[in-house]
Amino acid sequence: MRVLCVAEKPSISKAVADHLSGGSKQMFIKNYSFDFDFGQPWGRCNVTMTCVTGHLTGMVFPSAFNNWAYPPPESLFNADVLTQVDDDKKSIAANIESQARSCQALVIWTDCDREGEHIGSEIRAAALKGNKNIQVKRARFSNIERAHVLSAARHLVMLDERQVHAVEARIELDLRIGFAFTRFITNSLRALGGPLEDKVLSYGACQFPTLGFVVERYFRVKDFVPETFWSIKVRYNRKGIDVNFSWARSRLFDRLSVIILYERCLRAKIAKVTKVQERPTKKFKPLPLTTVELQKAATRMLRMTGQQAMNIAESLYNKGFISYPRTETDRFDKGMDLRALCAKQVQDNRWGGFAQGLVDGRFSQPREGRNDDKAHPPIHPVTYAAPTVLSPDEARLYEYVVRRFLACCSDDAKGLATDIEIDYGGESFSAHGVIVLERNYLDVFVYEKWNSSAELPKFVVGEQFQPAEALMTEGQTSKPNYLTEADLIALMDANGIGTDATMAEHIQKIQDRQYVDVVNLRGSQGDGDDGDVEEAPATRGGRGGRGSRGGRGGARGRGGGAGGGSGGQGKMGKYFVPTKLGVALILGFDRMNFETSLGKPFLRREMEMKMKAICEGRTTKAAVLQESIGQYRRVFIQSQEKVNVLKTVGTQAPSCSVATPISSHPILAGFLFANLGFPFNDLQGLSRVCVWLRMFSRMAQLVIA
DNA sequence: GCAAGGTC
Repeated sequence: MRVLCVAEKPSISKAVADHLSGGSKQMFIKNYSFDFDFGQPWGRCNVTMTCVTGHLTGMVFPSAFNNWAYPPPESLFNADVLTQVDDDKKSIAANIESQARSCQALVIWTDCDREGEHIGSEIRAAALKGNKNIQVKRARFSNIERAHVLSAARHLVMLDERQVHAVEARIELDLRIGFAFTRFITNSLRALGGPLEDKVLSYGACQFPTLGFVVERYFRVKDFVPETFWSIKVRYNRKGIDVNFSWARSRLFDRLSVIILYERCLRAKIAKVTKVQERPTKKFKPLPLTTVELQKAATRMLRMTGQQAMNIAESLYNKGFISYPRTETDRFDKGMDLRALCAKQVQDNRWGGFAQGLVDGRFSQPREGRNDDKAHPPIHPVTYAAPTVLSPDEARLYEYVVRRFLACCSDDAKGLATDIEIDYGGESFSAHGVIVLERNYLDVFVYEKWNSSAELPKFVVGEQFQPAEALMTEGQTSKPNYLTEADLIALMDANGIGTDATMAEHIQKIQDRQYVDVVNLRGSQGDGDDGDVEEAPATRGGRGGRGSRGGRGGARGRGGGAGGGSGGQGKMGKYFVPTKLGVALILGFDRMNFETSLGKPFLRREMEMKMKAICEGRTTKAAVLQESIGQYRRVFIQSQEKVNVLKTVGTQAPSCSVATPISSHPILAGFLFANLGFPFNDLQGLSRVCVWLRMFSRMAQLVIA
């Protein structure tokens, strides 16, 4: 019997062939050939192992729909669609087709995720073209350890049609919606004339929500109103050591209340120690590295963009230095020999000594995160790369991957935390101190800091003392920062916008389209810690509630420096700021569609839910397509009607009320012409501006205000 | 000239 095996990418094809063939394979251009015993019922077979490179096919509209104006864009919602092999994949499909002719069975070895299942169906279609009687099976595997691969080969399963259907639905919806709205907004803009005439304004289910995040933050910064708050600080000096106690209430936004409480403290004169506690504390080592975390780290510590980081990681992967860089998995498979991977790093003169320590017995099993994409392990170094064989950027990224990996295989950092609480005039104050006892992973993971705070003098519960001073301080909440790329990636990740492989592309896209600019600014606060869970954060001690980060989900904007609150000492960095065009697009769509807001991440989540429902058999592809296409078509028609009505008004009455309000608002007119570049003194142009003006009326309000 | 998803 002859069997054809097809993997999703060359690396998997090679790895599986390595294991199944026991090392004695003959290699052709892309097809490995060997014998393997699959067990019942096939027994020993002659195997050809090959691969595709991702999806084989793409979905397109018939060429009759190539014109952007006719048939009109809305016809794309129910136009025929064709699935065809991409031009650059023709030879790969032909290879599978011809191999299938001489095989009785096909085994699909694509990644075990939804897209992988769909790629499997594409492979099946190609094979059936060559041999319509070929048996089709799928190998279920989640890593390429030898035993696991052998077991997968002997326990073949069927393709999961539901997952295939779910992806087919996604592809079709993305195509119809993306093309229809892109043509619609581009055509509408073109009708206005002006310098944006030859530009494409694209709509995509991922790029728009990404833009939406940037715009939303922009308004949070812009609309921010600082609030004044007051706090109380207590200082005491014992044996030459200054101890600063911070208020348990942190701060209040009512001055009179604080004055009253402050006066009570002053009247009390004497403070009493209510609690003295020393306890062990830890700073947790990092989780195994995912793509999202790699990109966040690269943008934060290595001054790269997510896109650059991915390109560099791709190149390190192709040279065999690191594992597959597109993964959502943050837990290592139990069977992996991680010690052996540590041993490969011993020869380095920067972290070799640390690696040696791990090999010699300090190795500790990595923490396990909650994510497993069932397709790839966390990103880790697979072999040693001397700096001389890498470009400078490759070397920096490789160093991060290695240090992160060694940190994962090390022990948590350990310390001793001291908490002292006092009662002063009925108010509670506390001082915290940390002494780092064992640095462990921190010795190799130079990207994180954990330092001992100033040592606290000894206190005893019940003792009383008179504070050196008690101060009432005043401060102001400070603006949130604009989004950094790391923030944006985190938001996309949390909202399911894009995938590990595509997030950086969407971010690039909204820059290419000139929806956003990346500008160098000084943030109002420094970057926060790595955002990991940790007991007794070291950053708490003694700094009197300096600024909470404006970032994480739904941020309060409650940052700000207590006492003084200059807020100008954040570090320089790149921030995402929407262009006028980007703001106009998001506000325009928000205003036009009451039922469904295209700029919000909600729609993408909904699509994700629907795909899940298809996978679980709760609904079907046909039902999802019908429902979603209908929903988007309604939004489309609504938007179009609005634009059309306004257009008509504009052209029928070019010289009356339409133009006057604009010229009576010189600031507004100047703004529009300067920023969107509409012809200034052309009445016809002005009336056309009105179309957009009304559409983006909220933007107008902002300008007038 | 348009999307998002694989991967090179």
